[in-house]
Amino acid sequence: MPRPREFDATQALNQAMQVFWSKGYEATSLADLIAAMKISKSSFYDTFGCKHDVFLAAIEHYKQTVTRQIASVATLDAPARKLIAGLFERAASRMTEKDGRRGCFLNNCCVEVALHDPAAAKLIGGGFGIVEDTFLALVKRGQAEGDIAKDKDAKALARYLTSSLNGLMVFGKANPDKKALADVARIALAALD
Amino acid sequence: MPRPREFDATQALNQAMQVFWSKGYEATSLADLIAAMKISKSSFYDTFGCKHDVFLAAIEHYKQTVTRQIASVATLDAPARKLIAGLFERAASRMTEKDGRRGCFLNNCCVEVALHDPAAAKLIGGGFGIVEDTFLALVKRGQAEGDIAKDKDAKALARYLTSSLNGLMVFGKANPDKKALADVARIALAALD
DNA sequence: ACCTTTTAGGACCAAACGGTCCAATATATT
DNA sequence: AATATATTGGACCGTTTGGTCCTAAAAGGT
Repeated sequence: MPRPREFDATQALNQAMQVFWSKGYEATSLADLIAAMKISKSSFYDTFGCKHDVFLAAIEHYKQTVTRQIASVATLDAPARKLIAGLFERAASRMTEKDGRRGCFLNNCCVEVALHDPAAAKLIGGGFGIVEDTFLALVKRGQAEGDIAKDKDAKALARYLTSSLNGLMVFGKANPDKKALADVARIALAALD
Repeated sequence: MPRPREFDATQALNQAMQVFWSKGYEATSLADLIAAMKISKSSFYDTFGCKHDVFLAAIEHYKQTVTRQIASVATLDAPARKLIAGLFERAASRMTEKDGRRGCFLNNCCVEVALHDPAAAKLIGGGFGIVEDTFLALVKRGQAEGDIAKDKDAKALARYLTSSLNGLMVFGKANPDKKALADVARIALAALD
């Protein structure tokens, strides 16, 4: 039986991403994927290619959704420094929720496969780049608005914020404690003073 | 043929740890392990138990060597703030070296398995605890020595440093750039002012 | 009603997986 | 030299892995 005409490849890809996100690349089997995507094994290979292809597509999909969504925060009409703080606070609070504990998909992929999977590493690097660029735009705006120290190197700050956000999520996985994470976020943001 | 009497179980465990460290848990096969440990499959099961047992032992071994080694830094006779900076700088420079790019074993394990492997999660949490305690001792000493702001919560700072060090290593995996990592380390350490 | 296209299901594959078991053998003890 | 101990390599196990292929059938277009 053919796929119903309202079949949405993007949604299937999203489901695949969820599985990779929750279980990691190696721990995800084809059976897991086709179950989550609700397509047959044959359709899987016809439409999406092999497991690794789908993995790369999932990373790309993450960039096009979650990462871009973070990027869109930079366009909101609020003090840039508040927006940055909001990103950190939300990440911290997510790490104490059931579904949020898996952290950032890019972060997870980076740790698990970046060293042995050049194609994935390239996509991951690009994703981090988007986050860094978002922070860079926000930092510059914050400096113009007077909320962030103007004498500091905006690019270096953007890198620092990207790194800190990743650190927060790794730390949160080992230590899902609201207060501890709030402490970490607060101190990390103090770097903007 | 029996194992030569100078067989060192600790060294074999160390080899196993190296493999898990480089490849991750799921991507490491039994064949990988027995090759690295230079023992037969039978001896592997006789002496060490199953793959998962060895994994847990490898984490414990890491705690007893690398993590304790970091802890020993706290006892060195130098300004505490300098010692903290040294830890960050060494981590940053390691991420640009070939062998160093795999980062911190605890960090990697935390990201890959902590959510689905409670036994491992417990060991990993303990490992992070050692690092945090090390930083805590150093921060307190630094405050006494006058190099670290005394009005800041030492425990919160210790958490922050632990988190930042993890962030640095994830960031370094995606972005093994000496200058970028030096920037991140420098700004992270400014939190002590 | 017909035909083409698209999908599903499942048979099938070789290889690798983690793990068990045992006979053979090399050392250490006596 | 005989014996007990420790370790080996490899046969073997069932299961799962990622992946291919073919047939049957359901939907869409005509």
